[in-house]
Amino acid sequence: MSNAFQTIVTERKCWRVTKDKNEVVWPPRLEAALIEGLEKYTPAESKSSRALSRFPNRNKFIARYIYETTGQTRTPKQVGSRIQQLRDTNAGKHILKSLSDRHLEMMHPTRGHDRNEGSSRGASPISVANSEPPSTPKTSHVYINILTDDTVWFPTTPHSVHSLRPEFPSSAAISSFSEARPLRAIDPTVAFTSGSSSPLISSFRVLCNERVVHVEQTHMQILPNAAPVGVVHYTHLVPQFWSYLCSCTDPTPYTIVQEIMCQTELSSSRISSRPLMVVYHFVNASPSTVPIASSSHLSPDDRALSDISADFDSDGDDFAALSAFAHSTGSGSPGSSNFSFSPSPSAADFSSVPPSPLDWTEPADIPWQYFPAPAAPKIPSVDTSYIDIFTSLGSVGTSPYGL
DNA sequence: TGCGTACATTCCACAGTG
DNA sequence: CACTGTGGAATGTACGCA
Repeated sequence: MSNAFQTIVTERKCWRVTKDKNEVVWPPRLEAALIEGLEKYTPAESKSSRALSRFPNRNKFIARYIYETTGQTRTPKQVGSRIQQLRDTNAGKHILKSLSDRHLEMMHPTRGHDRNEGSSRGASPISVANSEPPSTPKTSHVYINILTDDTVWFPTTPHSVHSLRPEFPSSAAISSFSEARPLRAIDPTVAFTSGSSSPLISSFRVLCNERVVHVEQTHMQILPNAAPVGVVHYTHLVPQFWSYLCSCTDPTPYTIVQEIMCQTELSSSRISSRPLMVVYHFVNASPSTVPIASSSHLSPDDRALSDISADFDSDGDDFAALSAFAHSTGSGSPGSSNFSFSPSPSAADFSSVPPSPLDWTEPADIPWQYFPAPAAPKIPSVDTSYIDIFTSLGSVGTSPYGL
């Protein structure tokens, strides 16, 4: 999903609920379906010049699309009303402008754009709306080993379960590993270093079986006095959703997608740099699924992963490349002493009143337990029982952590 | 009580059709 | 040309908050 969608959702100040059913009218899931519908909608050809500014049957199409993808019924009139609201936001304007441009393109296919109509999300009008040329995020994958059965985990265990994932394509930059532990015992703080102190925005999507179930955005904080490692930007992984993940008996179907970009670009709605994308996967490393005999015992120095590159040019700033590694803070990592979890104050900026619709719309088969972001950690012990995943955004080959 | 926000409803202009 | 269906702008309403 696009940054525009995330912006739309995170900028919402409240969530209305229907009177009869007491459910949120436009939860992120439906919002996502609406925007997807907008993406997929292709206007019928028309000879009318007026039709260039109108989208025949669009709302109807979207209403049907929402029903087909979510099972929820929204009338075309509701869709139109919601789109009217979206037009009042910058992100919504970009979405609708891109749709309008595409419409124009169809009627006058002389502009020479190379459109891959309907081929993939990456080619969607949304993803190219703010970027010229389209900036495909460089994607890194981080695999987090977790134990789904608490009883087999002891906080003091020195063992690491090393599960490199060789199967994914080399272009998708990273494998990762961590000591396996219950999710609740993991500090979800992620940190990145760069040579610039430009404010960064971190946009999160949580996917479950390829469906977006949660989105949120955080302002990345800067760790003071981080020299000589550069400027350390850090944030909490999905602060509004982490507690829920921790309460899941099996979080492995969930994937967290983090996109990082400069705040200045986001606010100007013009993305000139290549955003950085990190995908966090949860891997069940319970003894039943990963034999303990296959575990590796690694020294901290062994844990550096191969570099991955992700251009992050920002007006000449020295965001250049990304290298990443994961480490156990019990092993004397560079940031461990300063990096015990401290909830990002920005999380509160995005809490909605009434609370997030995710409170309301979780599938009934998953017991939803919502905790406000600052109350998230249920970390038994800081020194040995959590993982920090440091990802360096430093210059190429100059990672402060010696990668 | 006034204001801001999200959402619903109303009204109007237009395209398509018979 | 009347009718119908539609999108979109304008307006109304409910709600929370200061």
